[in-house]
Amino acid sequence: MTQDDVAQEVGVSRALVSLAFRGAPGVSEASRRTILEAARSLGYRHNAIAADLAAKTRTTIGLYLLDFRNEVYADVYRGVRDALERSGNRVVLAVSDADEPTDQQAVDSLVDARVGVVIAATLMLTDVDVRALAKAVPLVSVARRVPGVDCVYADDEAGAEAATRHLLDLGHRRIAHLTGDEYEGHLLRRRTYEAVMTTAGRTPQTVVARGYSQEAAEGVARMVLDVADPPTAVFAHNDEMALGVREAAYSLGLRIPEDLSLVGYDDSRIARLHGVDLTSVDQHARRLGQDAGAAALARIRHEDGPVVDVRHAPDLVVRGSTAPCRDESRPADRRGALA
Amino acid sequence: MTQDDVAQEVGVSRALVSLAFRGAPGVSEASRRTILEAARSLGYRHNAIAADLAAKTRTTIGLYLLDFRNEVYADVYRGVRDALERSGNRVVLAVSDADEPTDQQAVDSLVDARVGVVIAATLMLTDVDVRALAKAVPLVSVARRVPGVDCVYADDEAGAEAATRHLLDLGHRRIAHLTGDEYEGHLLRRRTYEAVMTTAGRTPQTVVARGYSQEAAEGVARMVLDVADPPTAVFAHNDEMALGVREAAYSLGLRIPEDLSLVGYDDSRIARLHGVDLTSVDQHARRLGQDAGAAALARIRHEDGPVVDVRHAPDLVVRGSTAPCRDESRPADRRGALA
DNA sequence: GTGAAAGCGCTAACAA
DNA sequence: TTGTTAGCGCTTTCAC
Repeated sequence: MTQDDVAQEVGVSRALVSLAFRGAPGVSEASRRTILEAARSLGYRHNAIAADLAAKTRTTIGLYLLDFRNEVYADVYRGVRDALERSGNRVVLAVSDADEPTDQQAVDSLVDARVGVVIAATLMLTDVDVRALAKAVPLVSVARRVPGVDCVYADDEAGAEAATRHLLDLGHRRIAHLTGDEYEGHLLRRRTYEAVMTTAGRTPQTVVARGYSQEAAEGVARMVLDVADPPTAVFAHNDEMALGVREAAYSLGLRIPEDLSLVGYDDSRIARLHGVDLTSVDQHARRLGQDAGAAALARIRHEDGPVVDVRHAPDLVVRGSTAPCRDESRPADRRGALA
Repeated sequence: MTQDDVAQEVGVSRALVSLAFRGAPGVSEASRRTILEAARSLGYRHNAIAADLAAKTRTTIGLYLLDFRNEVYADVYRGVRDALERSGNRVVLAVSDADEPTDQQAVDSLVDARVGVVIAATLMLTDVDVRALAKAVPLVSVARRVPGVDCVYADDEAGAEAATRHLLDLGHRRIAHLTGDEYEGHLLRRRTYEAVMTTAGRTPQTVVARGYSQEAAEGVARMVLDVADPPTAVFAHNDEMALGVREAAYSLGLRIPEDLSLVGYDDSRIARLHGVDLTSVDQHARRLGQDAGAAALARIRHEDGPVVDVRHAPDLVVRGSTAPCRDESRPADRRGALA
C-alpha cells in the first residue's frame, strides 16, 4: 500500500498525494479531501521513515533515559510527552541502567535510528564526551548542565545546599553523604555538600557506592552505619539510594528518624508513602521534561538556533525522615556550654 | 557519509561494501577487512533503516509497555533486553499510561516506525481488537493470553486463587477485591477471586476503580474502608493499587495487618521495603520479558512459524501485610462453635 | 494544479 | 570475486 496505489485509486499523480499528506500548499481543498478519504478507506499509512530518507530530514526525536526503575525518569518522560503531544514527531526511546550506564551505546542506537535530536536524561559521560556527542547529533541534556550544549536542569547546588543545611539546622554534626561512582555530572551535589559542611566547621564524610541504585546503596550503607560512632544523618544522592540506606538502617535496628535522619533527592512517589515519609529534594522532573521537549522541537527546526540553558529551582520537601539530632555523645556546642 | 564514499576510498564497488557490512558471502577476507577498516576511519555508520527499505525487511522490534511507573514493566523491559542483547536487532519503545491506556495509538506508532514485530505488555484491548492488531503486525502479547496470538504470561488464575485462599486460610471472611476498569484481559484475577470466594461460601465484594494506578485505588479504597463493617482483607489487582489501599487505610487510622490484611500482585521492589512488607504474587516479569523477546525473534525470522503460548506459574510471596483475622464481630465458624 | 524525472542510502538480482 | 542495473516509498525540482 503506497502513495502510488492511492494516486491510482483517485486518479491523480503520486506527487499530489505526497503533497496532500504533508498539508503542503499546491493542492486544492477538494483534491486533498478525496485523497485523504481514499487513503483511509484503502488503509494506507504514511511512511515517515521513507519520507525522511527522501527529504533528507530527521523528524524523529530520540529520548535517552538512564534508568527505568527510578521514577524520576518516568516523570521526565511524561513531561517530554506533554511537550510533543501534538507536534506529530515520533519519539523513540532508549533506556539504560543506573548501575551499568551505557550512555554511549544507547545514544548510538538512537543515532542509528536516524533521529534528528536526542534528549538525554541523564548522561554519565564526561563533559568532553558530551560535547563530542553533541557534535555528532543535536543534543538536549536533561538534569545535567554542560556549557555550550542545550540543557534543562534543576539547580543541584541549591538542592544539595538546602538538604545539607536542613540537617545542620536540626543539630546534626556527623552527616554523611552517599553517592555513586564519580561521574562528572553528578559531582555537583557532592561538592556542594562538602563545601557546606566545611563552611559549617564540620568534616564531610562522603561515601561512594558502586552505582546509584538502591541495591548499590544498601551494601555500602550497612558498613557505614555499623560502626561505633555512626553518622546521625545521611544525605543520599537520590531517593533510590535513600531507600537503600533506609533498608540498611532498619536491618541494623536503627530507627528513622529517631536514630538516623535521612534525606533523599527527587521526591519520588515512594518518598511520600506512609511509613517511608522521606524528606527529599523535588527537581520537578516533569517540568524538566516539558522544557526539554520544547527545546528539542526548537532545535530540530533550527539546527543552529541559540543554545538553551534552562535552570529551575528545586524544592526541599521536609517530611518525617528527618528530626533534631538527639545523639547524647555529641559534644556540647559553644552556646550550650556557656548556658 | 555513504557506502559510496567508502567504496571510493577503498577503490571497490558500492555493492561490495554492502556485502561486506552484512557479513554476506562473496567477499574476500582481505577486502572485508580493508572495507571495514576504511569505514571506521571515515566514521561511516551503516544505515539500517535505508537497508530495511531497500530489502523490504523489518528488523526492528517494537516494545509496548503499559506504564512507566509500575516496576513490573521495567522488569519486562529488562527481560526483553536480555533476550535481544546479542541479536543485533534494534528495539523501539512506546509507553502508555495505566490510567489512560492508549494501546491502539501507541502500537500504531510502532507500526509507523516500521517494526517487524510488536511485543506488547500489557494490552487493554478486547480479544477481538487484539486479534485484529495481530493481523496488521506480528504480535507477541505479554501477561495477557489471547488464543491464536503469540503470548507469554503467568497463570493469573493460579495467582489469584493463591492470593484469595491465603486470605481465607487466615480466617478472613469479608475480603474485598480491588481492580480497575473492566478490561477484558484483566478479568481473570477478578473472576477467579469471585469463584474462590463463592466456593468458600463467602460473598465476593469486587470494587472497581477508574484505572489501575495507586491514585485511582486510593480514592476508592477510602470509601470502601470507611464504613461500619469494612472488609478485614483486601486483594488488589496489582502492587500499585495495593499501595493505594495502604495509604487509604493509614489515613483512616487502620493498621496493617492488625486491622486490615493486604495482598498485592507483581511482587515489585516496593513490596519488599521495610514497613511496606507487602504480601504479593510474583509473576516473574523479567522471565516473561525474556521469553517474549525470544518469541519475537522467532516470529521476525519465520513470519508463519507455530503460534507460541507460554504460561508460567506465579508464586505467592507471603510477607507482613497479611495476618490472621482478629475481627471480633465475625460470627464464630462451625468448628469454633463446637469446640 | 498536475505530471515526469531524479535521487535519498541501501539491497538484490544478474552479468562479467 | 566484482560491477551493473533496477528499485524500495517517498520528496523534490521543474516544466506543463
